[in-house]
Amino acid sequence: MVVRNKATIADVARVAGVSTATAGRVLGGYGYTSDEMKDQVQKAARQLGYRPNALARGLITGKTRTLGVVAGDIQNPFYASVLRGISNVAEADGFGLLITNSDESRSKEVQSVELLAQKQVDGLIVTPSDTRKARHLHNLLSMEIPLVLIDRAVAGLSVDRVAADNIAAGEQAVRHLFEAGHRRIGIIAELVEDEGDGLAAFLARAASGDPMEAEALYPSWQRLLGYVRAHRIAGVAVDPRLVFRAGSYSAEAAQVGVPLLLGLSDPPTALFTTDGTMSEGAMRAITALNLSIPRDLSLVCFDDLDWMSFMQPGISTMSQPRLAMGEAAARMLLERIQGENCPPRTVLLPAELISRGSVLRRVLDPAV
Amino acid sequence: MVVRNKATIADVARVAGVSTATAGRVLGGYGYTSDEMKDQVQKAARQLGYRPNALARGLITGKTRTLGVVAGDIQNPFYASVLRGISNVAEADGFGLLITNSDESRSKEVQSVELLAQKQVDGLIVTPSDTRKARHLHNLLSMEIPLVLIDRAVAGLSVDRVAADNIAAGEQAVRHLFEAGHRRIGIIAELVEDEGDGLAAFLARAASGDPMEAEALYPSWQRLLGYVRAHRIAGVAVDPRLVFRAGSYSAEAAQVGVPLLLGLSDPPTALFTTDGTMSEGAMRAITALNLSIPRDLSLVCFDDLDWMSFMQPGISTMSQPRLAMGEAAARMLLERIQGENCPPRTVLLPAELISRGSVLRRVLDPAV
DNA sequence: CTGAAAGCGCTTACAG
DNA sequence: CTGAAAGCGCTTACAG
Repeated sequence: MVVRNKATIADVARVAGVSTATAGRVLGGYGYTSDEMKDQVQKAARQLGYRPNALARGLITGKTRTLGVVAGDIQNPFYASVLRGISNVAEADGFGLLITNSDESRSKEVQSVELLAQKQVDGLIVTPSDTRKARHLHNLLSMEIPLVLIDRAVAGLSVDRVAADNIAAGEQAVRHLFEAGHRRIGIIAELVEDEGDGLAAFLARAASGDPMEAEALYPSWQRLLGYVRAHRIAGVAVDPRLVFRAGSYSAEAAQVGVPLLLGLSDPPTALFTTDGTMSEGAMRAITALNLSIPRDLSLVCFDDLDWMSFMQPGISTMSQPRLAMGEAAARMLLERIQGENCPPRTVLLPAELISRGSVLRRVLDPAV
Repeated sequence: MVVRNKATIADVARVAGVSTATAGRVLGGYGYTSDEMKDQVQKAARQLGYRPNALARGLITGKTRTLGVVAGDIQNPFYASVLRGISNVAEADGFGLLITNSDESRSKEVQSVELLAQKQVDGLIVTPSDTRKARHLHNLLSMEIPLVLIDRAVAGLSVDRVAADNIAAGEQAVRHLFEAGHRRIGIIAELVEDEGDGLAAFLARAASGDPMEAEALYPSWQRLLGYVRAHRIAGVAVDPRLVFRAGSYSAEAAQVGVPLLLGLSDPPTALFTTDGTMSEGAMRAITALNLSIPRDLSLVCFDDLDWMSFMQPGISTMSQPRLAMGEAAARMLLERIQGENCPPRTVLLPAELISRGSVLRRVLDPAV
């Protein structure tokens, strides 16, 4: 049972006194075999400690039962949860998971995709780092390797994807603040990439009600769009000075935004932070400034990170279903691998407002 | 360049007008070839969009350049960081990473190891869920598949491993509290598995200075051991009622410990929580009870989770080098794969005390 | 239902 | 330096 050198089907066949074809049939679970043969072969296999070689099987069947994932950074709670979701459904179907990090860099992503393709994964789940240039992803399609996108879309790449409904989420977060009586609401957003003609132009177009091509926007831009829409609904003009663009994806970059916004001559009474990392940065600044929430500042964050529920007071936030996003993506990918042939699907999962204690109800000044 | 059907070495050879052996030699980077041949073959390969099939290569070389990892739960920040560390070094060496979750269940771990072995990983990194029964891991050794353990050791399994120095860490955390003048220090620990004859016996043996077999203890028991040692050093007897055993690995289980300890007739003035999850549970309880830290209760946690640095006040904690643990494990595994043959190594990485604002300095009652 | 033979896409001795 | 041939460990038609 405990055997040093790995036994092959040929070894098992020899011991069982049958052909390799027959041994393969019972061990591989394909074709027909008599019960008698089955017993013999299984006994021999057990005796030799036979373990199928997935490489050989994959080489001949053209299927590896392995999924490839290109995540931004496993260490980030967003990706960690998404990965767990993917893992849950992959595992249930006996699929393995080959995981890489792109660190949101296009070149690392290209490298990852190449590695995974060489390892012959049956399909790929990617959070694309560039929503424009994605030849490596188009290549995948032309090689008929199924692909599912998470979190971001790629312009012109028509494939299955799952994301949070970011526009609606941004709108709901800010509407919540308006309903509590806030009128000057700051937003701290990543907004790394340029969308068109810069931030000012984007705000102007969005405020004018221009039905923009919002599908392929980066999530932070979509959430900003929701922020603008909530303003339109509330009949309040967007003040561009209240929009803080971190410009890089880090808590440190977000952190500097808080004092900047609060230093305005007419400072905001509330803040909306557009993702987990931005929220963390803002929180650091709030702690450093010794501000009391919600007395000095109201706050709605994004992503339900563990600390938000046990801060004092609890932090209200838009919770996106990270686990479910991963699960949905994996399920769609598995369907494609099994031959599903319908047109590309876009699954937008709603984020949920979790209302805790970080929003102050303001009595509106009747003069305003 | 963009090609529908995947080209093989045979295709490239045909186009280049050479033998498959020659094509293989230049594409695979082994053996000698003239520059002339090289050019021809590379041109043909580019033209056909040739991509090596790692399956075929792996089948023949017996090496897949893939590492397998069995983690407890990718979603847990501890594992997420460890995985990132592993990923960093694997990636630098061009290795792929096959990742599974065990959820700390032995049967899922056995299943994961089997899957990874079938996929012919070159080596495995495992956080064993059972430090006693590990036949599946012994099997790996007898098949000469390199194995590195993280966080936990397995009794009788002599392989490379890396972990935090948990005993020293526990001791330092509690000594820190003693030095601040605390005498009654509660501890909230997982302590899921039984170590020998139960908690009481363990405490008695530890307090007597018995040089225990501490190597194969679960981390939470080791940290408890450090707690006891700090008491011996301080000359304070351990009160078993101050030891809260969560008994399951969840924040909820830890959460019930805080009111229990504080409800004692002679309650603790300080708490030591022995890992990230226990810390989170304790924090939830502290928030629920509306306690002010450190006025009502002092606190030293374990693992430097992001929220600990921006709570108000900051939470003092023992920070274990999670990333470095993953990196060290991956490096050792790679060495073994490359043939390193030295005796099994144990790498104990020190945890670092990060002192923030959660410990109150107490003036000692001169009567005591 | 079973077996002999071919083949998946590579690499590896072995001649030349 | 190059090529013909064998083989890694399986599965898949094809006969019987």
